[in-house]
Amino acid sequence: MKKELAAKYDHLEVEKEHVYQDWVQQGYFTAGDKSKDPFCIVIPPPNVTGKLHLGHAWDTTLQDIIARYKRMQGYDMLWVSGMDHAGIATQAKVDERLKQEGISRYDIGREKFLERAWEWKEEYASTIRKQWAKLGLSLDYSRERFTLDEGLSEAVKKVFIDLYKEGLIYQGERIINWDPKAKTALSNIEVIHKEIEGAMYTFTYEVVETGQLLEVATTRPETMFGDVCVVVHPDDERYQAIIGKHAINPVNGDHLPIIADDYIEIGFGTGAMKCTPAHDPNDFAIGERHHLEKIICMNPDGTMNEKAGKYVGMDRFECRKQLIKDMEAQGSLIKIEKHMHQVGHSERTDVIVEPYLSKQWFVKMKPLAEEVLKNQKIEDQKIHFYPNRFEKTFHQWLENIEDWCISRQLWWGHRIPAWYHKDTGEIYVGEEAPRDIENWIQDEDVLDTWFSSALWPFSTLGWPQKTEDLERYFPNDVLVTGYDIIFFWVARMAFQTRYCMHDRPFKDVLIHGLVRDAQGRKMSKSLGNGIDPMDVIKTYGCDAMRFFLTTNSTPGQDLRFIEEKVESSWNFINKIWNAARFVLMNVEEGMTCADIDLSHVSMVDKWILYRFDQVLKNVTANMEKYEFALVGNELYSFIWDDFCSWYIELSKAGLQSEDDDIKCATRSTLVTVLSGIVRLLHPFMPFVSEEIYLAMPHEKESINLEAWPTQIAVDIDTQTIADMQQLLTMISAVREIKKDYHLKPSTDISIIVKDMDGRLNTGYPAIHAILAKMCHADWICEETEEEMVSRSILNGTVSVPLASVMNIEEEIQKTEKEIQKLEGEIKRGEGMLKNENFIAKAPQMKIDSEKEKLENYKAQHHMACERLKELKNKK
RNA sequence: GGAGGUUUAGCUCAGUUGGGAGAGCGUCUGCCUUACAAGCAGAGGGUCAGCGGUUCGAGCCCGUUAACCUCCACCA
Repeated sequence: MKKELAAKYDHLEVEKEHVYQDWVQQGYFTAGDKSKDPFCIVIPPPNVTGKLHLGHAWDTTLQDIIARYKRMQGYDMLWVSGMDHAGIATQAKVDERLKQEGISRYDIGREKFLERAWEWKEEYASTIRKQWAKLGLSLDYSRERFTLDEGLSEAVKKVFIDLYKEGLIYQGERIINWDPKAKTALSNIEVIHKEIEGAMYTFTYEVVETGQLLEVATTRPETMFGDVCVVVHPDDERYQAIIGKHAINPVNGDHLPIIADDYIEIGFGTGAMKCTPAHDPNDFAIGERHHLEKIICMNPDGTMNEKAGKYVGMDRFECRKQLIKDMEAQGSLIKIEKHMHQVGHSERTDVIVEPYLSKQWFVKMKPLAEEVLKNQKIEDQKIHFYPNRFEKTFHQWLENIEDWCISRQLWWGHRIPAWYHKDTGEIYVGEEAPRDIENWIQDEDVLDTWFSSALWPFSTLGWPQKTEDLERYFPNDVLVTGYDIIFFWVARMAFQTRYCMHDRPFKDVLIHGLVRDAQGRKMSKSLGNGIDPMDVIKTYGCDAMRFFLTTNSTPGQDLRFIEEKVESSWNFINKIWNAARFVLMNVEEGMTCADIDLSHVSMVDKWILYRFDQVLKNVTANMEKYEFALVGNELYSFIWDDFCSWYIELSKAGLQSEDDDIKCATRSTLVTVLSGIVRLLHPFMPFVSEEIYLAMPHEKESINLEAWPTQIAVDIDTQTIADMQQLLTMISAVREIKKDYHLKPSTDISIIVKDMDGRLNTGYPAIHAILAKMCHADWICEETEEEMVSRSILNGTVSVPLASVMNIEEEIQKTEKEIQKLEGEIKRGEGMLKNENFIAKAPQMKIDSEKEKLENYKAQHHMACERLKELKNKK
C-alpha cells in the first residue's frame, strides 16, 4: 500500500491514534519469535498515583529507542510493560479522595478501602496506557504486569518466606523513621534530610546527691518525657564526681541516673547529654549497652502521650513551645540558641519524621549486599553502569548499608505473610495461615512497595514458576532509569535478584538525569513549573519531543526543557518531510524497490552513498554505547547539510538529464539514501518515519518490521570523494564571490578554475549542469584577459570575470589577508615538521597529513601571491 | 565530614582511546532559486574557569585553586 505525503507536515495527522493502535494490534511489539536472539528490557513501572510527567517521557523514550533499534537489528525484542502499586503514595491519594468525600479510611474499613484503591488503580492505569500510546512506545502489552498481580504477589511471598527462613528477614524492636502523618514506618532512604533552622535549648538539671547544677542541651525538648538518664564521657574530668549519681529531669522531676559512655564527645556542648532510647537511634544504642528502659512519650500521630503529663494529647511541636515557656517560668531554661541542622522529612508527606521505637520487620542487608559486591568484580556477572561513575555510587551505598525496614503500617500493598497465635503469640511465617486458622491472626502490615519492585526483572517473567519467558528473557539486557532511584530500586533489584536467581538482574544500566525547567530548576508541584508531556505532544508532536528529549544531553546529565529546542526538532522533522516530498515527486509512478539500480551512479551519487555509509557506521557505534546525543548530531548534520543542502540540490542536474541511466541512478540514490535515513531515524521518530516509509518504495507492511540499514557503497575510491569535496568548495567559493559583489544568486556568470592537478576540468561532464544549477555558473577553460575576482579553494583557485564591478582595492586587501593567514599556517606546519621530537614520536599518519597540508598551503600561498601581483599591476 | 557533577560562542549544550574548537537558538547581510520563508545562501562571535604538570602536541590526562550544583552520612 502506498501512501501520499501531504503537502505540509502535520504531526497531529501523522501521529493519529489509529496508527499506534494498528501497530499494537498487528503484534509488532509482541515478543516471542524463537528464531531470533532474545533481548529484554523491563519498564521501570510507573506509579499508579497519577499521570506520567516529562521525566517518564524521557525515560521511556530512551527505552523505546533501544527497543526499536534492537528489533531492527533482528532481535526478539521483549519490552515488558507494567505498573507499580506505589503503596504509600497511592494510599495517600486515595485517602485524599476519601477526605474530599468527608470520610476517612477508618470509617470504611480495610476491605472497602482496598476496593477504592483498586478503582483508583484502574483509573490511572488506563490513563497511563493512553499516555504510552501517545508516546509511541513499543511495549509488549500482552505481558503487562502490576506489582499487586497474583503472580507477583506469589513471588513477594516466596521471597519473604525464604529470607525469613534463612534469618535474613527478622522482626525487631528498633528506632525507625516514623511518619506521623501517614502513620507508618519508613526506610532510611524515604527520609529526605533538609537543613532547617531550629534551636538548641539548654536546661539545668539538679544533681540529687550534691545539689550541683548540670547543664544539658537538646534540640527536641518534647522528648525529655522519654529521658532515662544523663550521659557523660567516662574520661570527662568535670563530671567524674557525679557519675553514678542522679539528676532531676526538669520536665517531670524524674531522678535520672548519670552514666558514662564514650559515645559522648567531651568537647561538644556541655559534655552532658540527655538520653532518650525510645526516640533517638544513638540513644537507643546507649540504652542497649546499659540495659536502660525505653520510654515512648508520643502517640503514632505525633501527639504526646500520657508520659507527657499535662501535655498529653498535644501535638509534638505545640508541646515543645509550651514546654519551653513553662521551663522558662520555672527557671530551668538557661538559653535558646539558633541552631542549623539537618532534619528528616517524609519523602511522601513532607512532615518531620520522628525517630520512634517500634516493632517492625527488617531485611538483614550485609550478607545480601556483600553477595552483590562480590559479583561486581566479575566481568560477566557485574552490572555495567552507563555512565560508569554511577558504579561507584552504587558500590559505596552497598558497602555502608544498614538493615532495611520493610514493614509499613498501610493497607495498600502486599500483606506480610506472618501470623501470630492468639494465645501464645507464637509467630508463623508461610504462604497460608496455619491449619487452625481461627487461632491465628495475620500481621496487619504490608511490605514496602520497593520490596516488590525489587523483584521486577524476574517476577514479571513468571518467577517463581519456571516459565519459558523466564528461561528466555532473564537476565534482562538493559535497564534505563534516573540516578535518583539507584538506591531505591537498582540496588534492591541487584541484591534480590542475586539472592533469588543467583544472577544479575540486567547486564547494563543506562542512567539519565532529571528534567529541569528552562531556568534549571527541578520541576515540582510547589513551583508549578511542571510541564505535561501531553501538551508538548499536542503542540510539537511526539516525534519532535522524543528527538528533543533524547538528543540534547549526555548520559547521566540533567536536561533542561527548552521549548525552542523542541521547536527546532520539529523544524528538523519538517525538513525531512519536505526532502521526502521532493524525492517522491521525482520518483516515477509505481516505482518499487526492485527498480532501484545503482549501477550507473555518478560521482555525486557515490559521494552521498559513501557519506551515508560513514554515518551509518558512526550511528551504529554510538547506538551501542547509548550515546544518543551523538547519534542525533550525526543524523542532523548529515540529513540537513549533506543530503538536503548538497545532494538534493546536486541531484536536480541528474534528474533533468537526458540520459536515462543517469536519471535512474539519481532516482535510485535518492530513494536508497532516504530509505536509509528513515530507518536510522525510526527509533527516535516512529511516527513520521512510518509515514514516509509507507509513501516510498518499500518492502514491509510497516517500518516496524524493517531491518537496520547495512552499508551500501563500501568500496568507493577516495579520489572520487576528494573530487567531490573539491567541487563543493568550488561552489561555495563562487557563492561567496557573488555575495561579495552583491550579485543575485540567479545571476549567470562564467568561472575559471585553476586546479593544480587539472582533474576537474575534464573529469566529469555533469559538472557543467551542476554548477549551472547550484550557482548559475558556466565553466570556461580558456584564460581571458578580463579582470577576475578569485578565491582560493583547497587545491586551486576559482575565478570569475567581473571587470565591470570589481573593486581592486578590496580584492587586494582580501588577498593580503589571505596571504597573511596562509603564512601563519605555513609557519605552524613547518614548525611542527622541523621539530625532531614530533618527527620521532608522532604517528606516521599524522606526519604525512601535516606534510600534505603544508604542501597545499604553500601552493595556495604561491597562487595568492601571484594574484596579488596581478591585482597590483592592474591598479 | 565523605562521594560525585558542572564551568566551552550572547543563551542552552555537544565535543567518542590527546593531533587545527562544534550545533541549536539569537545577532548581522542578501535572497519568495519550482521539497521546504518553520526556508535558502553567506557572515560575525570563544586565552575551552584560574594556575601548575605530563606530552612533540592538552578542551580532553594528572595535580591544585575558585565558583555553582547534587547525593550520602552526621553531633546532643
